Amino acid sequence: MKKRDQPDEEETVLVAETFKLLGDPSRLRIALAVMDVPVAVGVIAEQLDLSPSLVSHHLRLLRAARLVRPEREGRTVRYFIHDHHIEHVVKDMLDHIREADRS
Amino acid sequence: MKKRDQPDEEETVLVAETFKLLGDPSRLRIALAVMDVPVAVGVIAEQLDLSPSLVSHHLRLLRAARLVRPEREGRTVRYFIHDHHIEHVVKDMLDHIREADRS
DNA sequence: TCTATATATGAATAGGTGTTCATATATATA
DNA sequence: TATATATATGAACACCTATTCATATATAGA
Repeated sequence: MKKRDQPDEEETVLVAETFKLLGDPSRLRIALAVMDVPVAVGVIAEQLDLSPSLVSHHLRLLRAARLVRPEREGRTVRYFIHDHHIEHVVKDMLDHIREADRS
Repeated sequence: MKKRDQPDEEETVLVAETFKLLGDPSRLRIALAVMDVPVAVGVIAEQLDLSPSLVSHHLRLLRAARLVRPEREGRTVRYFIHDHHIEHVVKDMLDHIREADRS
């Protein structure tokens, strides 16, 4: 990354905060769960074996960072990934950890 | 991200752990500082106004996750970014937080 | 060897955070 | 209205972690 592309102080803090959100296994699983298609809170909770309360807490943080978006239909609220940057971020990181040591 | 590309349990935890490393502002700054060119521990500490001890602690974690690599020359040890995946991860995340709300 | 410099490491701690539980809000149906 | 279901939220707490400080190790030069 060239110097001119480097984030300033404010951006650095923002980027770190967003990384931190994906740094929790439960939240990362939630983000992964809504990557293809909108999924209701309760369904996420069932799929990941987490309490709806916990899922809701995490979704609030993910939503605040614009990592996911809600769409309401009646009583159910479905969340889905906010944009493709997030998909790329996760995919790149997955590539990294999958890469064997070629030192 | 298609289902077949999704990480399994073990990979998910690994990915989360690596995100967590970049989720700390100090560590993210360190990673950014060594992105273009190898930089000595003491120089990183000066540039970022952190104690050499703290930088060393963080570098140990980053090194363990293969986010950075050391190269020793005499008494000084220079660290540089391990591979390009990390650059992409950071760049994608930067693109995300720079994106204005187009909801 | 002794000294100086660069980096690394272990312990201790203050502050942060994921989770649970209880409760509240929102929507739908009767 | 009253009841049921789906989410959301606030408080409390146990656990974790970034930082500091003291100390150790490694290399270079005298």
